[in-house]
Amino acid sequence: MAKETIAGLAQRLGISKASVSYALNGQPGVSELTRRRVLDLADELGWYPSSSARALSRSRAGAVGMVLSADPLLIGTEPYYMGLLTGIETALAEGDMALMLRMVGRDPAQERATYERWAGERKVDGVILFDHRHADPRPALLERLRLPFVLHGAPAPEGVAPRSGTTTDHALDAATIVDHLHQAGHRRIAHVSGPRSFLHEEARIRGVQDRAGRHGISVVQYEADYSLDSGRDAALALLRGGEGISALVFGNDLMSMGGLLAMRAVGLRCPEDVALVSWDDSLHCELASPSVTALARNPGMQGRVAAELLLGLLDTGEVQTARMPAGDLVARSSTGALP
Amino acid sequence: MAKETIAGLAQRLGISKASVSYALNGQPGVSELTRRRVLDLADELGWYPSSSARALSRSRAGAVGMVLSADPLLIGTEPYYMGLLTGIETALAEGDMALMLRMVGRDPAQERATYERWAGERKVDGVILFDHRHADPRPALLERLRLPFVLHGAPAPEGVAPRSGTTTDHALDAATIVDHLHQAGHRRIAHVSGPRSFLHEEARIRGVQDRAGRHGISVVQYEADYSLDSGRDAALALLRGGEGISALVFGNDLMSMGGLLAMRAVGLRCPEDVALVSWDDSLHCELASPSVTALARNPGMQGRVAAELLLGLLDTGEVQTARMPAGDLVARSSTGALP
DNA sequence: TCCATTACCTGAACCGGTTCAGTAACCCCG
DNA sequence: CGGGGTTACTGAACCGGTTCAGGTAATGGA
Repeated sequence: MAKETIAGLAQRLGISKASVSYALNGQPGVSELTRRRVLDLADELGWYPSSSARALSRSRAGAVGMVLSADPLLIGTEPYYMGLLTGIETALAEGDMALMLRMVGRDPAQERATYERWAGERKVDGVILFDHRHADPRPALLERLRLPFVLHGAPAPEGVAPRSGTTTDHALDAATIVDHLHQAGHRRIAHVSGPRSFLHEEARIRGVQDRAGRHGISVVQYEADYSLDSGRDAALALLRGGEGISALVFGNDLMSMGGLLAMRAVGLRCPEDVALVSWDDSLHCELASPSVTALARNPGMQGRVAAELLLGLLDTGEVQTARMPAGDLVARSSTGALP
Repeated sequence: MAKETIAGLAQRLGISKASVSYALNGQPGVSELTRRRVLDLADELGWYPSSSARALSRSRAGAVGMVLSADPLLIGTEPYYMGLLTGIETALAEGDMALMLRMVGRDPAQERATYERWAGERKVDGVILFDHRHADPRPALLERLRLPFVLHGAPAPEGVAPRSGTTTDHALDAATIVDHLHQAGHRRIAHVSGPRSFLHEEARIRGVQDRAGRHGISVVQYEADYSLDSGRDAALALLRGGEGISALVFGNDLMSMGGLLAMRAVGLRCPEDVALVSWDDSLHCELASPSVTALARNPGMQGRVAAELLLGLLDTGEVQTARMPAGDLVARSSTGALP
């Protein structure tokens, strides 16, 4: 079983390399009979065309890259990423694209270096970006490098050249959460967000502020960093402040868990003393006691859509955006929704 | 900035392609001066050699593949995988190898097809395997495909041709857990394992049995499937059985959480009525109430070692095995270790 | 002084596909 | 029956690197 090549197949069948290639790729130029013979032989031999040879002659890598640039610790514990990844990979596989994964720390230079290398080596055909920041250097970098990309989960851009990507209506999600708290009778709440440098956090903050204002609810904004500890610290600061806050909204599930720990530490009961909502659902929310009311966002589906947008962009060059459906509020004990 | 090639560089410098190639790859055959000029120019242009061209002529893909074949749901919630992945990726990146990720369901045919394709297309130079099963078809398949691989986390094989991989002394870990429960005074315990088709579960079961026997502790073995629900069902069955079990050992953190839910459901307190140990640490164990005593295994480091073994295998063809350090028992409330 | 090394460099073949331009055979139709 | 069009196929160039087999020129030893 010496490694076969397309020349080998051609020789066995007594036809030219070109015909084999056409037959394999479903292109015109060969008769149905020849095509069948080629496909059957390839099948019989268990032969696949060399991906690097193909990549070289097609000038297409057949792979999509993704850089995870969060803290390793956060990546491993944040179920949202894994869900996203699963969705992305599934969609890519269906489009016959491989997923190349790279993990770097919070160091932007490394992420930048990775893109430069990927582009220079033509190792990936495109990349998926998320956690869009204010004045994010990545889109400009990628455009300079001519590396196609989609932007996942950013708020809909205003007055900017359109880019491929998924957009989320964070104001709508904010309204869902605030309305839920309003119905439960809360008049003063705190919103513990992730870093404000993220566009989506900015949008969420505005959304919460707006909706709360409409209900006559006052909001204390607090900036944290998505980690468990930062959530705990935030809760401690807010609840000790004696500001009469009766509900906390956390930007992700980890911080929500931190919030629960803080409440336990200072002897406040949930939901009786302070209610809690997580802006991301996960097993943590389900398992915590009390279980935590959360906005479920279906990361798997979002990843799938993002990947499909990228495939479309690579295939046809068509720039499109997809609006993600609104999150579903899963009411649990932490807002008194369940006994 | 039309895309540069090695021929372009050569022309600019007035030398041959061959010289440029030698200079770039640190090979003899060029003077130091020429080498510097080449490297400087490449740097200045931000040029990198095309990975597919390189892969084609070197017959080496420059990538390592990994198939995650668990339930999507389980993958996303099982922190062990993510930790492993992070470690693997980090080590691979240091060795200038890319990580190709593929997620398939529990369908073995898909995993098999992925390997066949990867091997045929020469898309990856090697793969990392884990969750070794009894009569696992994968090693034989990969050997037939001539695709190098390392086996992660299996028990040390007996009387089999040695293969590259990491081995874990599950008996030792079992002893750590059983000893801990023995010290706490338990005389009758249950061990809820993952599927027995996994070699490591078999080894764990034997390990628990042996060590318990030495202490005069009796063990009820129960086979589950790593899912939250299966953990819950196991606990319900075992605790309702009225067999006088005073401690439960679960094969992973998810099942442990299921166990806690079950105890809550039937009104048993932990650790007063039944103690609990998880054979895998994670944030879940830390956050649960009560917090769960767990055997921490440092998946990140394990992934790193596995990847390094594979790099060594690809580089020098050297088959080696690395024994993983014993797990650390993190004592928490679920065994009464903390107030 | 002369021959054998050695250091540096080059042309060309090669890796395994894709694709273009060209050819031969065939078909249809006026 | 002849000419335009289609179909099936082929040889060769090409993608962008690596590597081998030489070819000079400089160095060193006898």
